[in-house]
Amino acid sequence: MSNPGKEITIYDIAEKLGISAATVSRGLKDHPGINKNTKKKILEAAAKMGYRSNSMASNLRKKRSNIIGVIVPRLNSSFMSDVIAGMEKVVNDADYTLIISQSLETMKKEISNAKAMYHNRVDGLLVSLAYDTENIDHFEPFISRDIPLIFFDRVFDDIKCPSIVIDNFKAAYEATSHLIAQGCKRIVHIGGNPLRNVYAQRLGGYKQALADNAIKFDKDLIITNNLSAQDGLDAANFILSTLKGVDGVFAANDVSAIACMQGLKKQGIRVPQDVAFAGFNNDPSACVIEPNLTTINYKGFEMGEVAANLLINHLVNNQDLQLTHTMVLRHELIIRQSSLKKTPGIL
Amino acid sequence: MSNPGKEITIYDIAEKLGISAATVSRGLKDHPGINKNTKKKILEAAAKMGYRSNSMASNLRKKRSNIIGVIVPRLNSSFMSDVIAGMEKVVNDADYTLIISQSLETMKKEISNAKAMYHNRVDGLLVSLAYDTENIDHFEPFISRDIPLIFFDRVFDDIKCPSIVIDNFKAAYEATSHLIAQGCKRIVHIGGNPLRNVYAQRLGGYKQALADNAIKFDKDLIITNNLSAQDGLDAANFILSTLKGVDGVFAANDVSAIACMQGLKKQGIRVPQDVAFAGFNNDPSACVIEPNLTTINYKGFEMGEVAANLLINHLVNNQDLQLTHTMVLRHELIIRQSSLKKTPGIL
DNA sequence: TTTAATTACGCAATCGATTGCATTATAATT
DNA sequence: AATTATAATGCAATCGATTGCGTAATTAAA
Repeated sequence: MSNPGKEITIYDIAEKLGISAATVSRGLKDHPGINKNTKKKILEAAAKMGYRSNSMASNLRKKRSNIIGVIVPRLNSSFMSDVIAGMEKVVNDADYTLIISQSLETMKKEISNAKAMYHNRVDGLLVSLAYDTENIDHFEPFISRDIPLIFFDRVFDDIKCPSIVIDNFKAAYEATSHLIAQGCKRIVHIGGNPLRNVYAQRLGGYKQALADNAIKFDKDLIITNNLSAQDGLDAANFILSTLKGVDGVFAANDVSAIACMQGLKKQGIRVPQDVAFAGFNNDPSACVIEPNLTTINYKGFEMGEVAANLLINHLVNNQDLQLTHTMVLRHELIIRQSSLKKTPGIL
Repeated sequence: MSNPGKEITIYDIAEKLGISAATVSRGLKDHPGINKNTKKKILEAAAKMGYRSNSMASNLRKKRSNIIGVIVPRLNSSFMSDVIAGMEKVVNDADYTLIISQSLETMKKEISNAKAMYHNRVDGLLVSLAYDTENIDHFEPFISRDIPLIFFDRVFDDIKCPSIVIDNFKAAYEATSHLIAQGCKRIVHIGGNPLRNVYAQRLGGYKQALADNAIKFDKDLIITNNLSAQDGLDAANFILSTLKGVDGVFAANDVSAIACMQGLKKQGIRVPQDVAFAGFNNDPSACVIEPNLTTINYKGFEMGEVAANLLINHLVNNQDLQLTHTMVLRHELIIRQSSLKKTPGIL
């Protein structure tokens, strides 16, 4: 703390203590072969002199960056924010650093993000794919160099890369079954790009629920788009203008579900009496829209923790990644007013 | 691309080309004193051999990390996501890297984040303060070492640290004036911790609007809390049980405004006829609640860009930071149904 | 007391890029 | 042709921490 201009190094500490820099280095990291007293002296001197280790020097020598990269489509959801918080916790505890970037849902930016991560020499990468990412060639440099790459939520099926997901199929199955149990017979599904596992599987769960309830699948009831608010509104107009007898909507996210619901309501459709709704994600808005939206909830913090833990364990304890190919986390169907045709509920 | 295990260094390139590493280093960064042909050869060889520069070695030598730290309360808003996107753009273009962490609204975590940033040797820091941060002692190491520190949105007034903000006073003044113009005479203000500039100024703008319209300030109408959904609901109950004649609510964020509105509506209060509402932030939910919420909108992307640009210019062009103490960005009042007592609107 | 084992520490090379200064090659000038 | 600029490149130290190997000092075993 004395001279503000000068950075303290292990050599300064060594000199002050009359020992070698090697001993200081070892003492600082609690090396077993260093005397306890010496260690204490080193730690004290370091603290008093305001020493901070130089990670660049250390990383250069160790040939590791101690940095973990994260690429996500967007940060602007409580889900993603929770994911990041979960990752931060694990990563910080292991003395790693997180660098985060957003692909803003485009493959192009995802590619440039990946390139930046590569040149920043991240020790590992945690990725949730953009909406329109068609292949993972841009991650090839990581794979070929054995830089661990783990996908979460929006995953890509690759032998070398573990995935952390929820059971989207089952969740969609549950949501759809719930709508059916409420009496829906013609259920529209608003889905996203089937390139993304999450949307393909949600569509799959929807289909299976229909099949298990002897409802014939009608491909005209499948609306595929970008799941934006505008898309939800368009879906509402499409339902009104073109489709007949629709009595339920299961959307692959809440944003589109809510916009669609708003669109229908504006045209005098009653929810849930005329059309019941279920969404996906449990956005804050799900509790704002009237009636409140039935949706699928899943824990981002946990997903972030699990993904980061898997990576850290591999990096620190050299744990094999190939053993775990897919980890499936819990989800829950939250039933709210938007789907309750039969039981009005007490709220 | 040949030997996947071996990293290519400038020495490898130098050897292959029969020149010195110094020349390669200079050629790679377009040093003026290197022959064009040599440069081209170096660039080609680098590309062919799959060279990537080692930032740790470079940074060690240059005594800079090329990393910029960002500490925000939370990432889970479209505002913050935009801010980050704006920062990313500027920072990436300048070949810097962003490391982001969330304080989760607590000073405790903010302190530990700051410590981590300090030990990661960030070249500069962009900070939006946590809800309960009482002082900025934890940033003292940065200030005393002349590591540039810039606050945005939730700022702290310090001589050494520039701030990027919006005119919260004026925005609140506009929102409140609008409510008054709509006929409100007893307007509740739901505000946040006055420690934070944003909340103190929003309260100030509210007061000024009252004063300018000859409405006596009534401190009983000020509800101060954490602006959470629960707080909004509590505020609704407080308004119903304790206050009399309330005909308007101006909340310092949308979350509390929406929750409060929901609480009142559930008790049969009509919005905006009985009580008009205005919020702050323009959350997505503002367009979901019925009636849609009048609120203040401001551009996060721009704020991120401005903050990052200020920092980068200081770092790269050695531009003086002390010259700019505060930069004020634009905001806008978005008028929606929740406040329109007089003009029902066409929507 | 001598030898072997154990403990504590230092030496010096290494990681890869950068850069002040020196040197050589080439071009321009007288 | 000799001299002086100018351009292009190389030398070698440096940034700060790490670590394999060697050495000295202390303790235990023989």
